[in-house]
Amino acid sequence: MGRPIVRLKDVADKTGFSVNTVSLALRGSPRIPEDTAMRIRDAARDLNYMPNQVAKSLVSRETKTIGLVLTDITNPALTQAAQSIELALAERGYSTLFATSNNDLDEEKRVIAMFQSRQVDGMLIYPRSHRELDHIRQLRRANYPVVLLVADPDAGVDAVSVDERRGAYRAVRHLIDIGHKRIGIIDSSNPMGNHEKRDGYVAALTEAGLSPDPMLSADPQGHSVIRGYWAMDKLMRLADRPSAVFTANDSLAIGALRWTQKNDLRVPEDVAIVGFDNIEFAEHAATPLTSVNYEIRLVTDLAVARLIELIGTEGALPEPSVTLIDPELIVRESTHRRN
Amino acid sequence: MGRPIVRLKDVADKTGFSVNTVSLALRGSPRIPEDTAMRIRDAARDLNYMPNQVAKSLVSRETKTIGLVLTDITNPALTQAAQSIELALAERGYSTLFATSNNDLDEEKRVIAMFQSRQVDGMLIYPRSHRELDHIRQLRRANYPVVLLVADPDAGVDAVSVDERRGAYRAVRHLIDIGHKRIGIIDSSNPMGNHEKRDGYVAALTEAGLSPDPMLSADPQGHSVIRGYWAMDKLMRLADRPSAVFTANDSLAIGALRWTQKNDLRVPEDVAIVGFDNIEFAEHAATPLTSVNYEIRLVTDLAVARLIELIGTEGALPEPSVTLIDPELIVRESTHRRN
DNA sequence: ACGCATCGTATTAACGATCATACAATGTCA
DNA sequence: TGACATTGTATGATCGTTAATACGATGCGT
Repeated sequence: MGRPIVRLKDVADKTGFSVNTVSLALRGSPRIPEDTAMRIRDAARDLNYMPNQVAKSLVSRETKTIGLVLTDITNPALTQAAQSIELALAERGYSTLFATSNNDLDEEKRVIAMFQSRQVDGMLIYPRSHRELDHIRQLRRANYPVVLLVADPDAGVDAVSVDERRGAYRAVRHLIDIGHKRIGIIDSSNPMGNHEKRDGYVAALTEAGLSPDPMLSADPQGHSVIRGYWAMDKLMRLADRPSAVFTANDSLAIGALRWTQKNDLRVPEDVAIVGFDNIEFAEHAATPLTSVNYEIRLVTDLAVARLIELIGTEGALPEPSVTLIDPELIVRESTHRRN
Repeated sequence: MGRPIVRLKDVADKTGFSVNTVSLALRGSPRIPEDTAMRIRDAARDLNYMPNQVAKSLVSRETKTIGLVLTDITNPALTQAAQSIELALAERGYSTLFATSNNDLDEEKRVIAMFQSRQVDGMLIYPRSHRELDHIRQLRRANYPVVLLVADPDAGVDAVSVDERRGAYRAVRHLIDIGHKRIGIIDSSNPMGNHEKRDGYVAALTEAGLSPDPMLSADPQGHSVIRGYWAMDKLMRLADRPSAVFTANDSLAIGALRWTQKNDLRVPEDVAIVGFDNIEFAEHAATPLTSVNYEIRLVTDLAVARLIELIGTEGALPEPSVTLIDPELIVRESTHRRN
């Protein structure tokens, strides 16, 4: 609240030079002779001068800040992403403003507008929904650099993402390959939302001539361990219960695993479990979890690189490009061959 | 990069009023009659006008932005903190700039300077070291609002923190109470650093007439599961190994637990384990973990409240206040009474 | 019908920096 | 010695907004 600030003017007054000379000197202009520059630098250091980025941004019309919109940072996969995004941006001289949408579309819109108002040079967004992207497409149409971190190949917006559909396909295909026929899925089933994983699940089943059973689908309504526990409970109480379960992320899988422990079922003998994201806890779970793995650094580095590229383009933005990273399946003890 | 922006001037040109009238109208000044205001608002909406916060900040001398400095956001306890801090700040109209120091002091200094340069209204900091705080004290002396999130009671800077010393004391005291005498500790032993937990451990042992054995101390050099695993390995390979282990956080504890599984030891029969922070995975670990629990929301809410208070004070800042939140121990299966 | 509020809007000067340009004081060359 | 560069520094405009002040046009009371 209006704390005193050392400005160029103060350095100018102290040295007797003009504001402009001081500015040039501190930025190392060759037009300023070395001894003048030195006197100015000394004075600046004495006064503890720090350039005011706000003023700088006003004239340069760039803030060297990007906005990161997350749905929920406590999701371990997003935490990792946030960490490596911040790092990649910092390396390139950008700061990160972050905000969470809490999976609420209006909140997401509010946050985006707020970032615009703050003149961020670009945004990285985990949208709540992979489908309702009008507000983001509109941004892009206004020539605003945006890169999504979950992709719909024809979103009409730049995106870099792990190929969730393919990851889910690989996971379920693996379960089929080792002999499972009744395979459950724990994934949120937001109809407006994000059905890549579900699509991959259905594709693998269909390809194998199995038909997806709606009873084998549980919506955890969240991504935490406890949600996974209760979703597993729902599936396993069925008369004709699944012999394997695919979960949309590792926290859910750990919840499912926990359910088997409490109910004295063996994994993978009684039920196999596959997770997604391969977080550290997956490898070190009570039964090490088979999980869909991908290099999150790769995703974020590509996304940041693309964003910086967009920020650097003069005039109209190039056609949006969507990059999908192909994940791999890490097979651990929580699944293995049957019969 | 210099993308076209709608300014007050554009709205002014479109409506025929002056920039100032438009500014007043959009801010709902009573000096502007309703129908003028309406025409201006309509034009602003048509043009999709958004106030430029950068320009606003320059004149108001506040950015409504705070800087959050974390050591490492992948530490689950810090992730939670980041989430609830962002929320609390957003509720009060502040945005969050975040950066990680990666546990490097120079990096921490750089980040703080950068935030100052960006004119953040205040900072919330998890310092790398609870002792080397000169650069932060200096900030405060310059009347800059800062609140630390780990506390040394006489840090000379405002702070709100869980009482780590007391938490560790409670944990170790519990182990002693249930009959343990050889109690190991897995905690980083940075001599310049943060020995609150170690102090609590030593205090509990000493109080019980036990003397801390340096051999029973392992430095995990990090906070991840795998670090806990190897630290546990070191402790358990001792001829005279511990019957219980206190770990500085739950990830380490889960790593330790994992070690016992791989080596066919039972928890708590062969070795008891206590964690810290009570993250969700602790409750749902292979053996549910006893852990030191505290309301992270309480810590962050108090810290944010204090920071806002400091930002709001005119003139010199009040005396620094340090608030320690008293944690509780949640006892689960990973520890129980011996003999 | 005059003086004086009141009302609605405009003008000007900040905020702290950068950029383009101006302008002295030198130095260089024919 | 006069014309012309070169060098070092200063001046003024600008970025988009707000705040303080100015000012013309009404309305009102007497």
